[in-house]
Amino acid sequence: MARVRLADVAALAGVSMKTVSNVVRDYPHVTPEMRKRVQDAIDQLGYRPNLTARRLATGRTGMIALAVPEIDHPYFSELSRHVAEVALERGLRVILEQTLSTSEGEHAVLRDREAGLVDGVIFHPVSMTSLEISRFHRDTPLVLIGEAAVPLTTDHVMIDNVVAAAEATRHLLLLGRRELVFLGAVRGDVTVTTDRRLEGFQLALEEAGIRPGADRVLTADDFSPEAGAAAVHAALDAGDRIDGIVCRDDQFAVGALRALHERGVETPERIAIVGWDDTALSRYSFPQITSVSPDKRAIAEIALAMLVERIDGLAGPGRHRIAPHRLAVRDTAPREGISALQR
Amino acid sequence: MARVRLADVAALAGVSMKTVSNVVRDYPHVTPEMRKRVQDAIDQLGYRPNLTARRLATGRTGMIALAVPEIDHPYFSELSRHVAEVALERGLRVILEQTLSTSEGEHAVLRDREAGLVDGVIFHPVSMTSLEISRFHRDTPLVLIGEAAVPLTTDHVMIDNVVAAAEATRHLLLLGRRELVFLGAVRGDVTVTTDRRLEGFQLALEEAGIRPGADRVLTADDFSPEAGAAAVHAALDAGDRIDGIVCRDDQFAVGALRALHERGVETPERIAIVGWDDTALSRYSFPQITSVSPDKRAIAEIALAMLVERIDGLAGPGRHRIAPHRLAVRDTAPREGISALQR
DNA sequence: CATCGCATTTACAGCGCTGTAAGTTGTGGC
DNA sequence: GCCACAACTTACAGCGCTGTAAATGCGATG
Repeated sequence: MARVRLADVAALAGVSMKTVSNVVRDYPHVTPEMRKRVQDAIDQLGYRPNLTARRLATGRTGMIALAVPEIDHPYFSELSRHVAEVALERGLRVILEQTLSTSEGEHAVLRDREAGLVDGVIFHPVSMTSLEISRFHRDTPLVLIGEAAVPLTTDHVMIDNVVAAAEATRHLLLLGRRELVFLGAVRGDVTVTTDRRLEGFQLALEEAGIRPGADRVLTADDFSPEAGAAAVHAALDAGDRIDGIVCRDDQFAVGALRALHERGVETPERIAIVGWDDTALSRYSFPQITSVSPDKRAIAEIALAMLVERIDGLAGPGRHRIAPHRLAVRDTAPREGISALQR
Repeated sequence: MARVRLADVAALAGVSMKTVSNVVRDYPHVTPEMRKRVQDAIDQLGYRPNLTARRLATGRTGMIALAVPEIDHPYFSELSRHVAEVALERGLRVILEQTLSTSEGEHAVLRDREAGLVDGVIFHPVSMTSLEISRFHRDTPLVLIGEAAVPLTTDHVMIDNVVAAAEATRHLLLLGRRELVFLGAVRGDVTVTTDRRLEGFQLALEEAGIRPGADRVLTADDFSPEAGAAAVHAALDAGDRIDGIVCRDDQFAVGALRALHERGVETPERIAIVGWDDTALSRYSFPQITSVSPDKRAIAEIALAMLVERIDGLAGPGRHRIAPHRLAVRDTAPREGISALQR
């Protein structure tokens, strides 16, 4: 089946290819009757423009890549949805790239742009350093999200992790909790995300006159709920006094919840929990988990807006934007003060 | 930065463009020294082929679209991950399309949206009928997943929903449960997915000599856990005897679990639950939910394999493949018989 | 030593569309 | 009634790469 081409339409309508192109692209200076004549020919032939050819001619692909560690991680899948929707509004297509948090995967992402596959990239790096990114990046439109790498030369969006963590911690303090722990550090984790959140945790505690010791940070073997649960069990076994847990993400919150349930410790009565990311995990768990909620829509919108500006040729140093966040208050750390129980 | 082109490399290496092209594409009949000379020029210039131009010349885009209702639904995000990974193995890129289950979204996927953009589409329809799909599906290779629409003319993968539902039901019967209900039908839902699962549910019950009445099907207002929970509450309020619930998906299972917890009914001791899709929701809930587990990897592999064959020009009627499934046995319906309690 | 056959390399015409600059018309002013 | 000017439309050269067919080089053969 030979596809219908622009030239075929032009021949049928008895006009030049360029006029047909103008009609297709809604170029303003086309007389109504001409537009109708061409449109009729298009309809009659069922013509669809070949986007690949258009791209070669314009140099624009109309596509952006969204590169995340894992698409099926709830935070990233929810973010992807917003990016896809915002992109659609702007007439852009989204290519999905999974880096699996590997260095090779992340390098491959930046190379794609060089291949002219996409006009720009929204990238949530994990393992690449700022230096590596800025070296690769050069002048291809790129917007980073997350906290991992923040080269000064590159646009970047994130929420204020320190502030958000402090707010989450203060929320527990307001509930009367004093024996708080942070879950958790992860063995072998080199990213700064945990550091920022830990920083906010510490800040809020010190404000409240509490000087947290190293034993207030629970360490897990990996990022799974199981590892989180194990860390909580270990702390409880060691006799640590705990009445509130600030988790670095919802997976750990789920793990903490499970561990507490397994030991018959009520949540939030005995130990309150705050998660992070406000993903389906926290909304669908039982009890539902109070969670730091990054405004994913805003992140998507800001990232895309900056990316489009770069694609349109904006030069200059990297811009660093802070997206809003809030605390999604649910069962595991409700708003009304359920004060800590005496043991 | 003027991009380096094939011609630049050719000039530097002192060969023709085509030879450079052959090196880039790993064409076998190139002498080692020639390959080296060209490769050196490529490295020196930092040349990257322009994929758009390649596409225009070859007629292949090397991209496929994956069109699902919602990317952030756990089932689809997990499926997407597999599709992305399998596609990567085959050197294909994946474009993400969200239909949001709307008719317009679904039509757009098959129509001009993808004109010349992708080599093929993997599509999970919800609202389009078989007829509509077969009418639209013309020139772009297409593979359908899910149960919604199954035109005879189009390739298709799904799991055997009737068999899987019967197995899930039998699992509960083997646990000694007899008072089973199906959660649930959804008001206004026109898809056949629920029907197939309900069919398997009924089949297994009849095998066991139980003739299920209409009151054994709980109806929810929508697909949310909240609606599922409400349906369970309503049934319990109505005094229905229930010792096991087969859910049409994990969201309903989460809802059922929540409702039972709210009423202080133990799971699985008093009422056992089986979910469907084996998503993060069932793995991360507490207690963990036993769930029908479609082999998502297999679905991705089969769909992609069929799609690639179509892209390579295979003609002929639609092929219909059944992907494997299993029952992921977890806490809410364990393997060992915890027999139903007398009330 | 000239010739043949094979493997490798080259030249060049597109792939389908758009940007540019150069027409072609039609209108209004003087 | 003629000319300048605006408003449309056209012709054509690429965008960067690859497929095809033809040309080249080279060792082997008689």
